[in-house]
Amino acid sequence: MLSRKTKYGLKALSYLAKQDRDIPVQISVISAKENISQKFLESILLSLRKTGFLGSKKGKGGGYYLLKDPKEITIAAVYRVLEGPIAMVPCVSLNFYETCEDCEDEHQCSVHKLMIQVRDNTLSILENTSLEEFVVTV
Amino acid sequence: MLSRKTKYGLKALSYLAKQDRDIPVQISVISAKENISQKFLESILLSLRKTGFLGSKKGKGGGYYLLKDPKEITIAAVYRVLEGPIAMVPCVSLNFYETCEDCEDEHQCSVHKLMIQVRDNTLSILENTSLEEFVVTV
DNA sequence: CATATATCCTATAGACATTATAGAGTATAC
DNA sequence: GTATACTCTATAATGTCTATAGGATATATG
Repeated sequence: MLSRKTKYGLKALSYLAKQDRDIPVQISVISAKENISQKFLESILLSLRKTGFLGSKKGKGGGYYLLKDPKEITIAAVYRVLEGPIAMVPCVSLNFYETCEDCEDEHQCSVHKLMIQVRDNTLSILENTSLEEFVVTV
Repeated sequence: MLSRKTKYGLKALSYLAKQDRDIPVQISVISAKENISQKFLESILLSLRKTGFLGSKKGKGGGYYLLKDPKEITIAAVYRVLEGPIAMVPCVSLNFYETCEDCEDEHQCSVHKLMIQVRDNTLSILENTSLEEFVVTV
């Protein structure tokens, strides 16, 4: 399940991608347009800034703006920052790998094997969808 | 992320699929072989019994056994019982659908659209993998 | 310089789900 | 009738997610 944090983060990035990158957008505006608690969104945008997706400007006329071209931002990258591992089990994660306590040999594990398949499929979607493609509405 | 409950449940079913269906296997045996807390496994097997995957027998020589042919059991069905929705957002779930509070029109939502893709891909794996295929080790 | 604006940052409350255990009850084999 | 093994409900322990509070800091403007 996708956390609200990730969902809100994606929606905010999506909103920013539709705006002129030269004009900062205030948290309150995104919060109102996307129906997201302002304080919660504040912390989400902050972490997107710290991880290099967003720039910010303080004071009047301030706000947030995309640092990169939406073409250059993959949903996978955003997902990993806000949600964490894309894999469903840590023993199959590329970026957040951990061994399982219960498995003696993970290569003998059926769950492991299946979850590699799921990971690869999900990854192929998230890695190959840029923010630009993401924002295109039906 | 896959919960331990689901992971343990899949491993237990996998273990049972390798055994003779006529001979019940005790919780303690599966628990020991798969390194799972016995009491926790107890509750997992109980719910797999109540949902029609397993049969059980009490008393000496008792235990759990598969009710169906491993060919007839899909991982998707097990997943839905133990984990819940396969979809990453409720608004995209086939079996556990819920509307989002923050979306006015979910068909205009980028997250919705993307998560349908992810769901369909994951689904195609989980629906098309039977317990029989699942147990085959490398 | 003073003021309003808007982000920055840390801490924490509140709610909820997950994981695990306890312990008494029930059916069965021998 | 005794040991065995599942049944069932309750609950403890832990952790995570969501959200808010409140003061600090930087900037635009006149």
